[in-house]
Amino acid sequence: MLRPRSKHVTLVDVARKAGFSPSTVSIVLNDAPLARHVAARTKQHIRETAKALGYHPDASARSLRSRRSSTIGVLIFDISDPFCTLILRGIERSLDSTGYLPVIMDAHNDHKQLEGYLQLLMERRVEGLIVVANWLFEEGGVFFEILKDSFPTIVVGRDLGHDRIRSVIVDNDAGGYAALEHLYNLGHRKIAFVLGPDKLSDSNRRWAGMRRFASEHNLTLDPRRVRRMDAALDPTSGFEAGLQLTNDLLRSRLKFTALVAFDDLTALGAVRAITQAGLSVPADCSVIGFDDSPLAAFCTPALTTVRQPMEDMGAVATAWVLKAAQTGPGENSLPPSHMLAPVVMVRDSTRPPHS
Amino acid sequence: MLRPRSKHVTLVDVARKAGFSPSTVSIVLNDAPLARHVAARTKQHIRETAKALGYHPDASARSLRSRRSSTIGVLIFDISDPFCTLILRGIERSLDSTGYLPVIMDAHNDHKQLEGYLQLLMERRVEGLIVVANWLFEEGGVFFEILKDSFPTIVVGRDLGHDRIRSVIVDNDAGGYAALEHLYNLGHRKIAFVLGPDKLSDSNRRWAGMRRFASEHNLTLDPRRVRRMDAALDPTSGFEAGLQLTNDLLRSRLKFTALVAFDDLTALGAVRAITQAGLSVPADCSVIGFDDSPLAAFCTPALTTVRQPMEDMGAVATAWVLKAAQTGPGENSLPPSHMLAPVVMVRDSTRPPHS
DNA sequence: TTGTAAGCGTTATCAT
DNA sequence: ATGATAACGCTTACAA
Repeated sequence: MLRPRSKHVTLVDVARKAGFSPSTVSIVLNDAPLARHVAARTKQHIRETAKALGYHPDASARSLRSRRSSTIGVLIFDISDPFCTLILRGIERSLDSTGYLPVIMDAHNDHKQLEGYLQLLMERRVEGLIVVANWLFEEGGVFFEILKDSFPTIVVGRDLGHDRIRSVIVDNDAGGYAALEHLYNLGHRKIAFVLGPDKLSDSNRRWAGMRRFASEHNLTLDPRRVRRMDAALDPTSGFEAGLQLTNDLLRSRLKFTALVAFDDLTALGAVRAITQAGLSVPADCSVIGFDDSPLAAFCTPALTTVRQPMEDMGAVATAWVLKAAQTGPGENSLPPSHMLAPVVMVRDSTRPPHS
Repeated sequence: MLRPRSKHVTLVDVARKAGFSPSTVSIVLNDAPLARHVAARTKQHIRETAKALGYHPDASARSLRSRRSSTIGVLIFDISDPFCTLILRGIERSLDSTGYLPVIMDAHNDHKQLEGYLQLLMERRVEGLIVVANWLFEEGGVFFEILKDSFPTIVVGRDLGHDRIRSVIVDNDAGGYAALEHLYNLGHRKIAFVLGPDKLSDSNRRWAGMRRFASEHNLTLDPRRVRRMDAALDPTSGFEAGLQLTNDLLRSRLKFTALVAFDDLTALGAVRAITQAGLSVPADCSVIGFDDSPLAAFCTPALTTVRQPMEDMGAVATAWVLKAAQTGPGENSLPPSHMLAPVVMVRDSTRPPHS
């Protein structure tokens, strides 16, 4: 019943076997500053016996005594969402060489349990917090509690439109601009839009970027060709919405030669609708998505999309948190959101309209 | 520089404030057996002051003293692989109510660093280990070391074809059988195959299942319509392989009305090849995949595929590890692999051949 | 019904 | 160049 930790070799065991004191062993095994004054032979010997005995330091004990957990909490909103997952990979990669370990907590898109997860992270004494949010994440008040302790926290992936929370996001405005520019340059003029939910600032910024492009190029964006999806809590609702709203657009009998979707899943819904209507992508209608999720490259036709540099976003967030964790709480000078540039990935779902 | 843990409220703080001893506080806050003999008022009072002070127990200290980390190590081979990710979700869900926390370690498809990650997990004193392997995972010798300590370990996702390692997998043979059966029942007789790498026992078992079906139904499997992909280390190589090998098949001018792919990514490669050849799926050629990865449902045409119950697999693995962790090391009676039944998800990429 | 004290495996501050 | 010793925050016999 009692699964004794005593199965494990401890530092004291090593010390006894090697014939030195625990302190010396600790110092040697950690390459602590004081290790410079330890005889080379001793070091050698200690290292060998440690390995021979199969010694592995106990993380809890170490963390307890040293008052540093060497961990960064990562609160992720849906581990089965490739968007979150790619950011996560960026985080892991940047953490890899630092000696810090990510402690990953998956909220399963459940906003209610948020506080609970946050608590678990705090109990683990993580030294910083990265929140990886997808578009389903609605802002909660919980983070303010943390912020008031000036705990190093950063949100990555979602534009919360909140100036007290540091975040790393893609430049949504530029992305919207670029998407429309791509279609415009191909020669499209009658363009339909399936936008994200009303309150979603990501969606609004993208739309703003598109309107900016339009007004700069005297392109009229006919409101009758614009659809907006409802706020949703289901991860796959984007597909359904894309499908339905595109059907709606199609039924309206208003001609369009291209469609801009809120994101890739929405775009795939649109492709489905167009195809089911007996039309073809891109021959009859071009479609462009947003994100460059892994889906985009592998479907046929491969989806043209505006890429969010998710790994980079993860890396930037990590760099900031690490710095903040090491600098101390004083230094939290609340800079504005960090925005990374999107890139249009031109693939097979867009082409010039046939005359 | 020294980010003192002393920011945190400790149990002693609570005890002082409440006017009780640390032990009483501990007992109350943990609802330990002895708490039954503590005056209700006292409990109430202690709980309140704890909350008022914002007390959160230190996980390290607790784990150190109690000799139980209440964590299960999860070694995952590629966090950006939806296959791994869905299994992971199953694990998380089953762990959720148990008080155990998963400690997730991503190996990034890098077999060399495996040992290092394993060590980190051990240093954290995880009480059990779940290895989530995708098909890129090649068996290493490392696990035997762990096994000889009879540490509760289980592999989920990949059939390692090794009888000393417990594993939870889909019934690949049954899956292969079902895939072919589906096509056969639709009326297909000239069927092409893009199999997985030679050494991969997952692939071999599926193929065995297909041959079993064929021989039971007097269906000849023409070897000229069979292609086999090379072993690969790149996560997306399945797509490329599917694309190339299907092109090859197409060039051979041997007629086939349906194609069985090793997995979904391979299938999508096949769809791409067929489409690029000016043919259409499923009108000219049906395609069936394996896995039911998230891609399958959202591409157009939606992919018919043999579903692996990945969440269930995660759940089964978790249940076993938990039991083993609590039972103690004696009980590891090396049962055979646990196999879950696959399900054919019929969607739009398969239909009867046109006469 | 509650308090005392020991110790989990480390690291850090002194001594020597 | 190395060793004693005291914490870190918590749980748990055992005492009272």
